[in-house]
Amino acid sequence: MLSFLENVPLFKGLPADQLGRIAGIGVSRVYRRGETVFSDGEAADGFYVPMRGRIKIFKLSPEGKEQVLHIMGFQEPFGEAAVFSGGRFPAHAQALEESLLIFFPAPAFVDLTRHDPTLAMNMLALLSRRLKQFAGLVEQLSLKEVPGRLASYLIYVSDRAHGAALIELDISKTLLANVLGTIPETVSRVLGKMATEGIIEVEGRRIRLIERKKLEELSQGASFYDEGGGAR
Amino acid sequence: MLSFLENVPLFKGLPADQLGRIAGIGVSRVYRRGETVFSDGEAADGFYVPMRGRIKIFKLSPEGKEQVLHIMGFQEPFGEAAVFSGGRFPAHAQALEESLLIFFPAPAFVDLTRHDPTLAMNMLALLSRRLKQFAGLVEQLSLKEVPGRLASYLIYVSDRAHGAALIELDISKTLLANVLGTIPETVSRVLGKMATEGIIEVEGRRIRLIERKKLEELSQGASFYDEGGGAR
DNA sequence: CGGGTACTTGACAATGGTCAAGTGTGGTGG
DNA sequence: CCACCACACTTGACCATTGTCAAGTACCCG
Repeated sequence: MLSFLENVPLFKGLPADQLGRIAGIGVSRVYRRGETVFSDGEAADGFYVPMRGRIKIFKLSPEGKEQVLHIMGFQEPFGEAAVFSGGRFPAHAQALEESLLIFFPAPAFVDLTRHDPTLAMNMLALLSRRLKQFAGLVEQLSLKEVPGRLASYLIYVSDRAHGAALIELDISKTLLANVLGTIPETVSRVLGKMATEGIIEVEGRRIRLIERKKLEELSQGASFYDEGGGAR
Repeated sequence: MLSFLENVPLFKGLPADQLGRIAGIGVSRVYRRGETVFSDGEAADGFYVPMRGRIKIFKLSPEGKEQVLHIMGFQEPFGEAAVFSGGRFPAHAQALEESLLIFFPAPAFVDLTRHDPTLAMNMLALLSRRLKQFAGLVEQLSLKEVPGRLASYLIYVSDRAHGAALIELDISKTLLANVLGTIPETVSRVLGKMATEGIIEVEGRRIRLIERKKLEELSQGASFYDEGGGAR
């Protein structure tokens, strides 16, 4: 576990003995595909860092509609906010696939943080970045229509692959719909329309970006999971 | 300024000498109604704490549509996220009225935070609470229709006034529309409809909640600026 | 007193959600 | 190893919510 933890950005720059203490309070847990990690409103007793697998963080409406806030993977902590503001998880977390998570109990971790300025600053940086991502998400959901959000997402995936024109979605289109704040039918239709217009080519989860320019116009500059904003 | 700072929640629990240092790096600035405090994407050189007045934090679409993320008032810091994740403000900030802000330059404040665990923990708590609020905002915008959001807002204002049935909006309906992710026309119509149905009475900015039960049904439990969530 | 803004109301349009039906596919258990 | 089932995906018809455009009134500030 130590060799994993020392590469987690949240723990960057920490001396070996401190990493040891962190490893000392961490507990690994395995979750099956579809298994719930925690639920909205549940008392928060700690947070998690994935070693393997991916976790969907989402809100649920009473009617069962779901809005994905984040998909957390390798080395991406989640549930930390609940640890420092005392109390309850603000959303649901569910494993998208078999996942191995390291769980850190809140009281012990808060204690370590209080006595380690580097760890505290790392955590402040993490929460701050997350806050910016949320501002970007709100922007997407409130100020853009579905084609714009979809275009943003495609560009985001392409950029993650160093700007490749041929991309492969790593989530189902149903899940993508819940990320974009819409439903599978609408995703299907919008992808179809873009394909008809020659902007993209779709073959299952494989999508080729033909006219990146047009996508960038639709996305209006704001990208999905990074800060968004930028002088405009 | 000291007597103001010592009551700011962010600075609670700090010893007098530390408060003195914080006061030492703080600079007061006055903003006129409508004046810009900072802009989306601008390099962040510090953050602000209002002593007087209110500041609107918002995102802007290229077409000029605006989504309000927060309205910050007395003792509510804003712009802190940019300080700890380095870089740029993720949204616009504009004074709603004549405001007096204390500005804290990023480098000096980060330095104080690094050497003061209590301040660091307070800041972690603040960012965490903010994160939960964002999760609530996303929930509102993505999972609820306008009547639901409006009902949430009315209940929020009422609760802030200790559950009073007669409330007074402290923002214009146009601004309220931008908080709710809609437009003034729609706010007008929905208020009208609720009044017709006998759920509320509207007289300018004064609104009487007649059937709180109905509003709570519409709002589906989630309230606006607090964590939302809760076991359901 | 004048001008700009806030607010309201109406007619209309469009985005996108609902419901329904049908196809394909992967995983599991017999 | 195969059959079946659940689920992902697609497409069509329909409709609800809400945004756009336009016009008119009221009101606040200078």
